[in-house]
Amino acid sequence: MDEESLAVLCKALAHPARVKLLNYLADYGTCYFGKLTDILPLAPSTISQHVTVLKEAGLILGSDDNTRTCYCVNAERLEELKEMIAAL
Amino acid sequence: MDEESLAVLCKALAHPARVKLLNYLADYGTCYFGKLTDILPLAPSTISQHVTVLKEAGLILGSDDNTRTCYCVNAERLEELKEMIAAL
DNA sequence: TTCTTTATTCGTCGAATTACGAATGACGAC
DNA sequence: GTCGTCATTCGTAATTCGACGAATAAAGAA
Repeated sequence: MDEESLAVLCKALAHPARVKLLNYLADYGTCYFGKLTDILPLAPSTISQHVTVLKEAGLILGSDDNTRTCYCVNAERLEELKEMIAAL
Repeated sequence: MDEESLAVLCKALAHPARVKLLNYLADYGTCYFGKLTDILPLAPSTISQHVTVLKEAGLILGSDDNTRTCYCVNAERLEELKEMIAAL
């Protein structure tokens, strides 16, 4: 068990806004950044920061679909988290 | 799904030292604070802080066994975490 | 009593987090 | 071309985190 990598993943989910973002993406599959700004009462720049945290942890993936950015859950990475937590 | 409570639990595990502490307690059942200071290269006061974070999140329980303090995992709370993560 | 051990709390410091608005860049619409 | 939209980055302020040593409290040993 690697404490460091579990800590990194947990840290990414250590804020309710990021839990909500991941949860939303898990439910709806994919969506544009603009949609994410609708589901949280935060400034776009703040949401962008939270999205970056999730991206850097590998929990979500972003693809530049022309002018808009399309985000989705990284299922494999999420599975890693689930397995590590289940193994506690 | 309550984003706030999952975020609180994840925040408690958002540091490798705390993951290690929880992991150790999960493996060994119970132990005194002094033993915890052996498994981490940190000052006792720092470890006490991390233990307090885990305690406040409800993930571990501490009972004052005479002069020494005995810690153990709060299995129900840990189960809550596992279920919330599995539901993502 | 005095000393030692055990665990915690306090004070402090630098680093990181979280929030925002402003500025920026990139693409379409007009 | 100019304007508006979309997403991000930058700069900044307030707060929190993480680490340590010092001080503290409580119990037992010398």
